[in-house]
Parts: sequence; structure tokens; C-alpha cells
Amino acid sequence: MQMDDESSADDEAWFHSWRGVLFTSARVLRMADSDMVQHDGFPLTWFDVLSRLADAGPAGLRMQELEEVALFTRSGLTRLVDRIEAAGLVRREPVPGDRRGVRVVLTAAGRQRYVAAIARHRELIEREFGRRLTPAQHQSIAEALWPWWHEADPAD
Amino acid sequence: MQMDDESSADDEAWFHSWRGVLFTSARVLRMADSDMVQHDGFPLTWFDVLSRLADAGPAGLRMQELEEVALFTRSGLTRLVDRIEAAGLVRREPVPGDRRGVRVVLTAAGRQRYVAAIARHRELIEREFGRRLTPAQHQSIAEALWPWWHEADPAD
DNA sequence: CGACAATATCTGCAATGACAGCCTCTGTCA
DNA sequence: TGACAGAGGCTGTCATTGCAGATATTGTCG
Repeated sequence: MQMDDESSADDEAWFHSWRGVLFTSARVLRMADSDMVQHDGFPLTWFDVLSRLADAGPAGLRMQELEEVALFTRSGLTRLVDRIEAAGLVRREPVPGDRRGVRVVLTAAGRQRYVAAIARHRELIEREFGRRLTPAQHQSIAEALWPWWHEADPAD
Repeated sequence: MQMDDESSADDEAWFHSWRGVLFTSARVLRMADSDMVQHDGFPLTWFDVLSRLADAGPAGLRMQELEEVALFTRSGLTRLVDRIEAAGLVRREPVPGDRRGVRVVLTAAGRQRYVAAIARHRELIEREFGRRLTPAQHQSIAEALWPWWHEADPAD
């Protein structure tokens, strides 16, 4: 998303910061994904789902809830869960009062693989992103970008 | 990529800033992509290619160069360019001294569509990202994340 | 010159993602 | 209680990606 590198005024400082955000996430994510595929045997999309389920209670989450909180997958959740289920990391269970619904829960294996994956993942993020900035910089970025990971997604 | 929201110490400030970067780019990008598809008739991946070509000289870029600078597409460039070419926005031309190579250049229509698209795009980014932070915040984010959009991609 | 590794790009094929329409089950309301 | 809109997920289908293996040129060396 190159535009004009030569942007003159700093009334376009926002543009430089946007590029920073964009490039940083693209690059770190690319690295993280390939690392995860290689070492954990599944991609970040799976990790995203597993982490949401790990954070949820033992009752898991319904497909709809999962779709709402998932960062990456906006569509195709059904089949994504199919795959993860086929790998034995999650299980679909009936929802007590509603025969339409399904709740997705982590299996023991799923939790285990998740725990292993998150350890690696954090290390990688810390190494590739965390250590490259000062605490003060992290502080101000976290503060500035807070709204985006705290608001409900407006795109929905 | 939920992990522990409850992370206690601020020796993990890096983690919050990473989440900020991640969520921000994911959300703004989602918005930008759907807006572009809707109004310009092509997705951000096309825009990415068009913008690189617009920045390149009139000789365009070779596939390989394009692949190096493109932010989004790491594979499937051949077919991506196929599609854009089929739409008449770029053209493949022979490379003078090397019959293996191809250079991709923007057509007049391509340049036109690109110019229209970039205007909208900038507006959207400014509105959804630019205006939501102070100049000082942009300043410090831009400064902190500078390395990532300035370094050669290490993942290659 | 002829063999061969290295380049530059393309193809084939399987996995993943986007969308739209379908089916089942619920809750409501006459 | 029975029609019916709406909710919750799933399936069909097609576009896009990801990878590995072709193809066609070049450059290098003996």
C-alpha cells in the first residue's frame, strides 16, 4: 500500500504511523504463522480459535460467539472448526436448551497443544516485536491503540 | 489471538502494544478492503500491486521485483497479475535483454483507476485511523515502528 | 561448443476463504 | 396449536492462495 513516500507536511504524520502499523503486523504475523505451522502443526487461524476457547469457560463457545470474537476468521468458521475437530483439538457438543445450537469445546489434547503453542508464540512475538522497542514506546503504542482492540468490532 | 487479558506485570507492556497493532491493522484493513471492493471494484491486493507500479518508473517492474515489494501477496503473484491484466489495468511486456523475464506496467486505465482508488483510500484511512489519534501519538508510533516498514523483509 | 547449475515465471493441484442459499429449530401470536 | 418470522449452523460453489514441480532462458566452465 505504497503511496507517496515523499509526503511533505507532517499533517500526514498519521500516514506514517498507519504504514508502521500495517507493515509491522504484516511482517510479524507472517513470521508467526509460518513458525506455528512448522512447530505446532497448525496455522494462526487455529490458534485464534483455540485461544478463544481456552479463555472461555468449560462450556466452550457457540459458533456464533466464536465468530464474533475471532480475530481472523470472518467466514468459513464452520469448516475451520470441522478441520480442528477432525484433528481432535475441539469437540462439538449440543447446547442444552437449544437443539439448533452447537457449542465448541476444547478437548484435552486441544488444550495441551494450545499451551505448547502459546509458549512458543509469545516467545516469538517478544523476540521479534517486544524486544525491539523500549518499554516507553510499548506503553504509548498500547495506550494509543487501545480503542481498537477494546471496542466491539464496528465492521459487523 | 487472545491470551491472558489479565497479564499482571508491565514487563508485558509489549504484549499490549502488539495486540494494539494487530487489532488495529486487522480492523482498519477489513474496512478498507470492503470499501475498496465496493467502490473501486477491486480488492486491496490489486491496489497494492497498482501502487507499486505507479511508484515505479514507466518501465514498470519485473515479476520478481513486484513480489519483493508487495506487502500482501507472497505467492500466486502470477495469477494475481493475470487477473489484473485481464481487467485491463496492467500489461505484461517483454524485458529487452532477457527473454525469460516479463515486466509489468500500468496501463492508462490502470493509472486512472489507481488514482481514483487512492483518493478514497486515503480518506478512509485518515477518517478511521488518522483522526482518532493525536499528532503526537502518530508521531511516536511512526517513530517506533519505523524499522518494520523500512527494513527489507527478513522473512524472505 | 556442450553440459549444467541458476534464473524467472508459469502450471497443476489441493487447501482455504468468500458468499449465497438451505434446513432445522425456536419463540410469538392469533 | 399452527402459521411464520427469525435465529443458528451447514452446504454448494466458485475465487484465491499456497506449494511443488514444470518450462524456458541465461550464464559459467571445461
